[in-house]
Amino acid sequence: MFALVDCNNFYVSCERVFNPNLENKPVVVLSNNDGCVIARSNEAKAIGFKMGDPIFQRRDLVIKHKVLVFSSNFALYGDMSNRVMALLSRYSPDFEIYSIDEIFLSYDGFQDWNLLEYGKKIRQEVLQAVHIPISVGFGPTKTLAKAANYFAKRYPLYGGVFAFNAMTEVKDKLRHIPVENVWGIGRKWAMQLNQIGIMNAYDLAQMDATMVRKQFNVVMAKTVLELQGTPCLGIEEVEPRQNIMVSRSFGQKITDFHRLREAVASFATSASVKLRAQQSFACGLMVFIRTSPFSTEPQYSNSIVLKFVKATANSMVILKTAEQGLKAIFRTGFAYKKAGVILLDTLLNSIGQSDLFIEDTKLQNESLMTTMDAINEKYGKQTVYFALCGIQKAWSSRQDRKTPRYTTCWQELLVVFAK
DNA sequence: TCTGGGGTCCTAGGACCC
DNA sequence: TCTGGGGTCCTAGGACCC
Repeated sequence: MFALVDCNNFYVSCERVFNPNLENKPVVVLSNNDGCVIARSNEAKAIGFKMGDPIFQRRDLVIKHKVLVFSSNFALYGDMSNRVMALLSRYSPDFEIYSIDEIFLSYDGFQDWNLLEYGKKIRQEVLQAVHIPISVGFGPTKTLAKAANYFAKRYPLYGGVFAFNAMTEVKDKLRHIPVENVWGIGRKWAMQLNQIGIMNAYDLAQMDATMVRKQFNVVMAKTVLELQGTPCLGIEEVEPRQNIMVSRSFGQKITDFHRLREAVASFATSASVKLRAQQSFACGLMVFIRTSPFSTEPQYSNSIVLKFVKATANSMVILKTAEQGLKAIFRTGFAYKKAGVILLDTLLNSIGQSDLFIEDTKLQNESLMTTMDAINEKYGKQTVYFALCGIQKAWSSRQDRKTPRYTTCWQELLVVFAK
């Protein structure tokens, strides 16, 4: 058996932990640059807010229903996620943290347990310790655990926990899950499936996996088998990232090369910090820049891939290479809205192969990098940085409605006044 | 005026080998 | 008029996830 535990409306729930006034009210959290809706309370869902709605298009709804709108506060959400995961991972030796708000737990041989009681206990403990509401779904495969969670989350009568104990119970229930809500079936596949009469999870489960393999692909074939109760996916180890991307939309458009360079340098620096945090080296990087695709102004978008002479985790090499890439693709006369840096093909530092004829730069500046990382870790992200990153940050994203970093910053602790 | 930021995997097709 | 059969590796693009 697998359990899928997932946090309800996670970002909204995090905001509610520190501001109980938000309970029972419509609340939404926005993407970076205060652009789109990326989390909604149940009340906001009921009013009609959709995932990914540009908020400026829903201003009428916001005013009419007094919706509470927040910028995203990833320092807070990340820390709250760590707390939830630390608790949940104690419930099984075999777990997989699948996303910021989801974890799979494996329960070999637990079919005969009273899973509902067990799930409720998990729920109660997380609620009490971290104040985050969760939903728990049990099933004999990961895909069915996901499907069980679909019911746990949507129907209050289940009390946040739903279990597929035996395959006999599964069939009937699957009819109630539209095929596009099956884990692994997105919009494009759903449209194609609908056209051949496959409307819900039950229909999909009736298909022949070999046929699906031929007609679609191996991923969907696995989904079909999993819905039929044959496990194809197991608990997976968390691997280091193969690619590390840092990109942002800008608060205002940038036309000036030097400002764009500051943005790209900042992204390259952040990516380097992440790279070292997972103890890897990158073989190359990609830089991209683009104007706003929604603008009527002249459009331009371009990217370039550059390989390092030798795999590196040295910020200075990465910064210089990113700058070189930017110079190659930058064109004057455009109003840039977004840029990004992707570190490519990372290797664990134990692996990288030496080159007889090239000086080993892999560890060059290692102590400088380690020291910078340590200072920024201890005193805050921008305590020391490269001058190339600039000090004005003309490119900064908009974040007009951000709550304090309650749990990760001493200056932003919640203050409680006693009467 | 204002439209996110991260990731992964699979497949088809081209270049190349003998 | 007629032009093989078998492989590998790499990359871009498209699908998916949160």
